[in-house]
Amino acid sequence: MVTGDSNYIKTMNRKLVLEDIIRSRSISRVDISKRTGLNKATVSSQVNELIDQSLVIEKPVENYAQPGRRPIILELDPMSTYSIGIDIDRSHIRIMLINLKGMTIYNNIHDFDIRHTDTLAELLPTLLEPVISQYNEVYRPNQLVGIGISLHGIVNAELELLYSPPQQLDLKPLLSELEERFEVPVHIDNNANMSVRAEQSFTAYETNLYSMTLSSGIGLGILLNNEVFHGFSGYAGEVGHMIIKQDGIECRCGNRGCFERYASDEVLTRSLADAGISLIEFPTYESLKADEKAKAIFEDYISFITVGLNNIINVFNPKKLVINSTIFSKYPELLDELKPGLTSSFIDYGDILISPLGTQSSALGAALVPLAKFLDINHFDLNAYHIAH
Amino acid sequence: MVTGDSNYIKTMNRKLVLEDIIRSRSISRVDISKRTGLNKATVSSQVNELIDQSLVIEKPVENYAQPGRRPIILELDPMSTYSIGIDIDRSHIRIMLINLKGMTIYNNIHDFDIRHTDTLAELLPTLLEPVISQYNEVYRPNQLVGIGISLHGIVNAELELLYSPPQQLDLKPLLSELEERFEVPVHIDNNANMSVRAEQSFTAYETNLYSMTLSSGIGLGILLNNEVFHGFSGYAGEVGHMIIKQDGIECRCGNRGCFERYASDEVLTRSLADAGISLIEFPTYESLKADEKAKAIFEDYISFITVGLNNIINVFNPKKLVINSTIFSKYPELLDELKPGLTSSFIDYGDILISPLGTQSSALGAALVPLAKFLDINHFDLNAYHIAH
DNA sequence: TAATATTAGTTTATCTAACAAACCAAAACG
DNA sequence: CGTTTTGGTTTGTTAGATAAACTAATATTA
Repeated sequence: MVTGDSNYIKTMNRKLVLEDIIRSRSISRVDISKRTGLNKATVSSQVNELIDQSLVIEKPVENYAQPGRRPIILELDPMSTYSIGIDIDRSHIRIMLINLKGMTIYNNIHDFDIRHTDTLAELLPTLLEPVISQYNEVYRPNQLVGIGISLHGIVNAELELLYSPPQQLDLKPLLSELEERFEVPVHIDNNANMSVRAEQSFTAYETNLYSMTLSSGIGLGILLNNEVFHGFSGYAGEVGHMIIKQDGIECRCGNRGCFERYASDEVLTRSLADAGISLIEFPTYESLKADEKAKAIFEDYISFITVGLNNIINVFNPKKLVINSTIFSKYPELLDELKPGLTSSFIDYGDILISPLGTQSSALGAALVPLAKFLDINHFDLNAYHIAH
Repeated sequence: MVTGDSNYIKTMNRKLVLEDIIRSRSISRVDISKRTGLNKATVSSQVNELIDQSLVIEKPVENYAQPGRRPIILELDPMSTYSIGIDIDRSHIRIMLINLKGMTIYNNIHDFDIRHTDTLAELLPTLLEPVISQYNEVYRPNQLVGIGISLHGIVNAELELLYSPPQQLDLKPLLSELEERFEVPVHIDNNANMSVRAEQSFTAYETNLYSMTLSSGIGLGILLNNEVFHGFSGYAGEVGHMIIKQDGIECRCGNRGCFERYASDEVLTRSLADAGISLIEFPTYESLKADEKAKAIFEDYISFITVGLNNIINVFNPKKLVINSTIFSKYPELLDELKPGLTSSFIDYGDILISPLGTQSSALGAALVPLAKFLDINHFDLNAYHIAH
């Protein structure tokens, strides 16, 4: 059992200090003391350890008009370490590298067929090897802190991937292959769960945050108390299989009327194709609404999305919820169409946002996991950096 | 901001010790040390403070066959304090008193009409006065630690009760009246939220637990990390207004197809009445199934409950979920009828239980809140006591 | 320009609570 | 009746936070 001793409070206060430096981007020792409530001496000793560990660097401040000794500005050292995030969707593998400040330093896509998932333990090292050896030279030698992998499917408690039940894949060989080859920890999770971490860090910092990903299926990443909520065996947030229409359309999961049979991008794309419509014809939402057939299809789509969102909001009463969808990114006006449907007297929410991260969110989130583990922090508020770059 | 210092670890370890004494029912200092990992000396000093505070008493152990000095058994002192829980439903007020060990020492029901909710600030003190003065004599003087009140409706962030929107009631006068009169803290929450606390303490101890209450409406009490999850403004868990049938029956909330329009006890009772059936005729589930009309109504009911449960399980992937319903208590076989419908390949759960606490759960949960606050502990595992009594 | 005010950060002494190890207490056993 | 065994206390040490005193550095001002 975790007990309280001097070591515990040391670690706890280290987290407070480091998290505050990350959140503030640039901050002096005294300001950390004021903001956290920790004594100046405590902050100093913690900061000096962080500097010894090469995580934080000191910078002189210029153009400082106040009287008194000038503060020494503290920042994360972006050249100290980097992390890798990999997103494997049904047709691509995206590999991203980010530095300690969360800035993307490499971002590349490879073609891949999801049906060959069992070849990943061979393929991934080949793709990673040149990238890692290149960046290990730029950064201090061997400063890769870990690899995060985002997978489209449920990662259950036994580390099996259920990508299209009953198909399943044992992920342990992939993990050990990568861990042995690159001598770093490898973390694996579902894409919706990886995404919500990225949304917290880059889009909207909230202790509790929800991110609904609409792609082939529909997943909800749930962040509670700065931690991804997995449920007891990894199945939490599979909202694509929430029933919104009893006795509705049959679904591969065995039930009828599942949310994703009505509101996934796949279903929308098929409806449009059946009507002989391609979205390339409609650069704006206005142009789309001018087309009667397209308008009707989108009205249906919105009505289904609204039902699903209503249910999610009903359960979680979210302060903020992020929608990650190529359709919503293309036509942000959809959000305004949808909101009037979310006015039941038993639901309430703060704000619904469209993700600015798009298809990169799950790889970004995957890259954040090893960084957070390495720094030993709970939350990772990089919004300040993101705005700046 | 909460920082780590000596006071913090003291409180933290106090919680560990006290929680372990509660969970174990009877335990020696050495065993606490072994189970928590705390040093023997630390446990001794913490325990001695708990004894000074009259929360814990020492008992000699008898019939101890081992060699060596006999352990001193530590237990909660049931005569040290008591707590009051009040449940206000649409037609009754239940008042319960429990002692430090969670044992019920008073349990009474008064008639009450929900339409007179605004008179509560006058009525409740009159009902409580004689009970409190009686028990203050039995216990050490003035050892009431607080009052918890369970209300059927949403308690929002502004401490307003939304019992049948748009009807709402400002709860602040009720709170201050009771706090001034009895000089103890008063805690207010929704009945589903109060219930899930009771289920954790008495039915099934889990760090994350879910309790679905089927009465006039349908509510889900959500316990995450030993804390009731309220969402950002108190609306979390209002699953009665989850849409399970798009364009379904109209609901008072403004939407159509809400779960509670199909699966609440109220709806079931009406369907039965319309068919000229009374459940008194059917003492057993077998007898009910022999009646064609009743059987058909219950098959419908089960199918709706299954859809709602499917969605809840889908989102939370619960280890344990408790159903609190008079119908399920009367016909526990309903659970077996329902489970085959919860087999989608995207959901998984540990166990679904029928609450043994019945209509007392929300008052019990309400009484637990002041106790937990008073003892300053996070969880309250009284299952051991409950089995014993 | 030198004294003063002001702010940043460090040093020093103190304190709290956990811990390890030595110790005392009390029982069974042979 | 000593030995063994286990429960619980006492003692000395340690880590880390804190308050307060101190040093450092810079703008202001007389």
